[in-house]
Amino acid sequence: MTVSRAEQKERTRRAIIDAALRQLSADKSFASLSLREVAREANIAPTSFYRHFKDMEELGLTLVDECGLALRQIMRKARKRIEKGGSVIYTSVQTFMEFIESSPNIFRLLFHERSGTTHGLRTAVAREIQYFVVELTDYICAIGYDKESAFAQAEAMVAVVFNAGAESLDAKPGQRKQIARRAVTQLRFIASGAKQHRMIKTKGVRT
Amino acid sequence: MTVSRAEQKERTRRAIIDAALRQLSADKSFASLSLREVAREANIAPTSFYRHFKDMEELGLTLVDECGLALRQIMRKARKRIEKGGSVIYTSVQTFMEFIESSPNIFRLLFHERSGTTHGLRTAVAREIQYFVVELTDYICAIGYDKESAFAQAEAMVAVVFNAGAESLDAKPGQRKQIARRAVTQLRFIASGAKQHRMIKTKGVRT
DNA sequence: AAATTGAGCGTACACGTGTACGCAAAAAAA
DNA sequence: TTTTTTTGCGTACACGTGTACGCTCAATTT
Repeated sequence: MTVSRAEQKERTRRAIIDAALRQLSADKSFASLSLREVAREANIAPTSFYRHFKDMEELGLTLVDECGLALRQIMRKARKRIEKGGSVIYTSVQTFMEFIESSPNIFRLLFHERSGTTHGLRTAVAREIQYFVVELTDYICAIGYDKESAFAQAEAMVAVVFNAGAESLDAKPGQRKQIARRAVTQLRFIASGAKQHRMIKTKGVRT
Repeated sequence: MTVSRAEQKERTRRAIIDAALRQLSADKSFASLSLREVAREANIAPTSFYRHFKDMEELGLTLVDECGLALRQIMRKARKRIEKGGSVIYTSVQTFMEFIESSPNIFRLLFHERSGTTHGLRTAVAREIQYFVVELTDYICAIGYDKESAFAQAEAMVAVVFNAGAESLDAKPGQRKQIARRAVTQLRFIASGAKQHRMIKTKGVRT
């Protein structure tokens, strides 16, 4: 029953990360998390924390990375669902909302630290969201939009979806369906608005 | 040089509020503000704080009220500008962006506490934003949309504008114009998308 | 087998926090 | 004038915080 050093170290590191994630909630943001609290939850001495992270910010960056990864995986899942047939917009919103319902704290972390108090975290979150936007931009470009309006479209869509997600967090479960439906409507607005603008630009009506 | 009690009390109250607002910045959210810090800045003893507010949350609610008020005043200003001629969308975005540039901390407070850690503040902010959305909804209804799609439209627009505002906060001054322009584009997408949906519903093409 | 490395712990410290309590002094009420 | 009310202050306390420092002890290297 001997474990290698590297393995043990990785375990503890994970314990810290998981402890932090476990403590996040509607009433406890990452910013209001203390090193000692995290260490306690992870069953290590406060000072042992330093063996793994320089300070809380470094842990925060790690968390944002993980959460961003989770988000990207979700979108991959959405894409697979779409390939199997189904409205792009509806399926995407649906998948996203499921994600938020199943792990609200991950979304909370990203959403809250986006306007957070430490510059490092803020830009890290911004980067994660940019991945999102860029991916969507590429997709829209592939459908035949110029880059600029594709980006505008993608950004607006992400803003709307995130907004719906945030609403969903504090909403009673009964309202969630309605929020999702509204988000779909809003995305359709954006999509057909953009389409119309493209039509105007190319000075022809095309399907 | 005698001041009435009520007057003096009001002065101190304002001193506290202003002190709190003064301390808000990119690196200091309301949540990371301590009672003692605020009291220090307001030149009163920590314990005197309690003569005016039950606790920090009550101060927070007051701040949110004030900031919401400021926001609504801005929109009134925008409406006046519009009456004097000018694109609704462009003028609104422009006014909003000016507001953010001139008092970023007020916007930051609303934006950050929207996803904040205390339920009271969160709902207070949500209410302020709802005012915004509802006003816009009414306006859109008056142009001839049904309530539901008007609301969806308004909400999406506010989401997009707030998103642009948030971007603007961390952007270099040179990028701000571009962000504003993009926001205008995005709002136009939403507007013409919604219009098109209405046209489909009424089964006729109308201007 | 001996030496080195490194994760983890316990102690200790200085510091900032919220707030309970009682007192001063001046305005307001009697 | 006397009494009451109320703003504000100072002291005091218990508590949670980040982190410096030195130790142990087992995995790893020599």
